Order: sequence, then C-alpha cells, then structure tokens
Amino acid sequence: MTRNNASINQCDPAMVYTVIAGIPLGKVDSYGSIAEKAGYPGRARWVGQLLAKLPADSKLPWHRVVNNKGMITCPRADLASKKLKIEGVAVAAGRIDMRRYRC
DNA sequence: CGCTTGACCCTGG
DNA sequence: TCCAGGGCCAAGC
Repeated sequence: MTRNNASINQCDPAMVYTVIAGIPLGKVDSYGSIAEKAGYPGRARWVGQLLAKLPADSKLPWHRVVNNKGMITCPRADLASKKLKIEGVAVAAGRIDMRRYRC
C-alpha cells in the first residue's frame, strides 16, 4: 500500500482528542493519564501543546484536563474552574480533589 | 541542524 | 505538606 501502516507509531493528535472527548461529565483526568490512554506514555507535555493550539470554538472538554496534582494549569484557569463547578466538580483554591473526581 | 519554549511528571529535602 | 531540581518529548524559529 502506498500508505503503509508505518504511521502506527507516529504521533496522532486525533487519538488524544478522542480520549479527552471520552471524559465523562463531572470528572477530570490528567495530561499524563490522557497521553497514556491515547497510546503515548510519557508525552504529557505534548498533550498540553495540543490543547494550547486548540481552537476556541472546539467542543472538546479541555477544562476537564488538569495536571496530576489536580491544579488547572491553563491560561483560562478561572474559566475552566467555573465550567467545572457547573458540571459538579468541586474546585477549591484552584485545585481539584483528584482522589474523588479523577477517572 | 541546534536551541528555546511549554495547559507536564517524578523524586528528594 | 510545600519547595526545588532534573528529566521527558514534540513543535517552532
């Protein structure tokens, strides 16, 4: 085939987007966990870069993505925390109770 | 081809 | 529990 399956081991953002879109409402997940579920362990920073370039009109629940400490490391942390609260996720001092809301 | 940047993660003190 | 340091990986210039 002209296009061999050589791209199997290539970084495909689509997989990451799919995983993020699969986060249930009222729950959150960390960048490292998402990268791992997408099939790219150790590429947590890469996930962050993808979200940073994400269009503002994207339907992806990017606000449900936080770091492993439960902190919203995002330029719009205030907006994210507001959305999370609406979805039923408790946010205290910019932090989330991971042991309770993590997938 | 090499250095810098970034919505990260782990370990030690 | 909080702070500091080092490591990791991809994209941009």
